[in-house]
Amino acid sequence: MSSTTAPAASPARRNTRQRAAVVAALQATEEFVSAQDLHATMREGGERVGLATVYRSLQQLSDDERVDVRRGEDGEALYRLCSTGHHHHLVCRVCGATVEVESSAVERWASRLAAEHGYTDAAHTVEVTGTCPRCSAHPGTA
Amino acid sequence: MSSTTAPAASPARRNTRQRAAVVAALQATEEFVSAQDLHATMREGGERVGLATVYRSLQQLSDDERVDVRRGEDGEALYRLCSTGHHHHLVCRVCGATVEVESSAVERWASRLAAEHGYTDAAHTVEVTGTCPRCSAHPGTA
DNA sequence: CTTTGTGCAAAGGCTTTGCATGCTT
DNA sequence: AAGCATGCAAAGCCTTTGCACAAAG
Repeated sequence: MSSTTAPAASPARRNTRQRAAVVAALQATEEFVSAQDLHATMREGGERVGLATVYRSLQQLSDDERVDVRRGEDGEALYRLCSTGHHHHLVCRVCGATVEVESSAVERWASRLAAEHGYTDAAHTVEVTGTCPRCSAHPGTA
Repeated sequence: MSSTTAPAASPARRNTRQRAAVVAALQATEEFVSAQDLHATMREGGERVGLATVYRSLQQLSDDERVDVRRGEDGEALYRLCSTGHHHHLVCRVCGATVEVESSAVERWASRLAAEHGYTDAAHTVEVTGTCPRCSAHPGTA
């Protein structure tokens, strides 16, 4: 992670049971997960994988732009397989439920804003948080 | 987060040389700084302050909504004094220069979006990144 | 005087890394 | 066979916390 939009040069990635398992576990999850949670889940599911390997796999997937990475409030890294296309999230601050959102309006706003200030290669991060219907209906019932 | 949220109840905060120094150090900085950097800078400037105190002060300032907090790529917390009002940032991905931005359009979009999905107490985070004019003009000259 | 703030150092949580071994190619 | 990938454990970082002492109100 450093300069412009990663050229994504994936040099010789090998096929291993573990990496496949990581991807499988990610596919089984709809929401963002932390590396630790993913690892725990995999183990509970009977997978024999080391935590370090999970981290290394996620790192690579990230380098290859196959997963979205975002940071939780506490700075913890959260991962999720990239769905196709660009989108943002509406996240419930109580239970973490996320809704994917697309909005060409925001896209346009962002690039226009960047352009107005002379910024090039604009990219953006948008996250809307709130309390989802279920959580505001049943306070305390996570 | 800062829209509708945060009651910001600051219970009896005392005036100490250290906290004043933290605020002063923040005022002397225009960009976002990490707690560690801020601490280092203060020490170099002759201030006698403990790292823990810097963290605690920033924590309080954050609770009182007097500083903006954002997470760097690596999850490190970065702080900067709030300018008044709600705003977002246009950040140069090369040199880190930030431009504060206000846009009622985005505000409205966010709350409408949340409402449409039944989410309440909506708040949002928006960050646009790009390469600033200076950096795209002088590549390599940070 | 009572309560909050400070310092230091230890502890905690997430993530990365060194090294020997195992598996993919 | 040659080399990346894996596991485990140790180390690294940022941040928080326990405790005794100093300072604020």
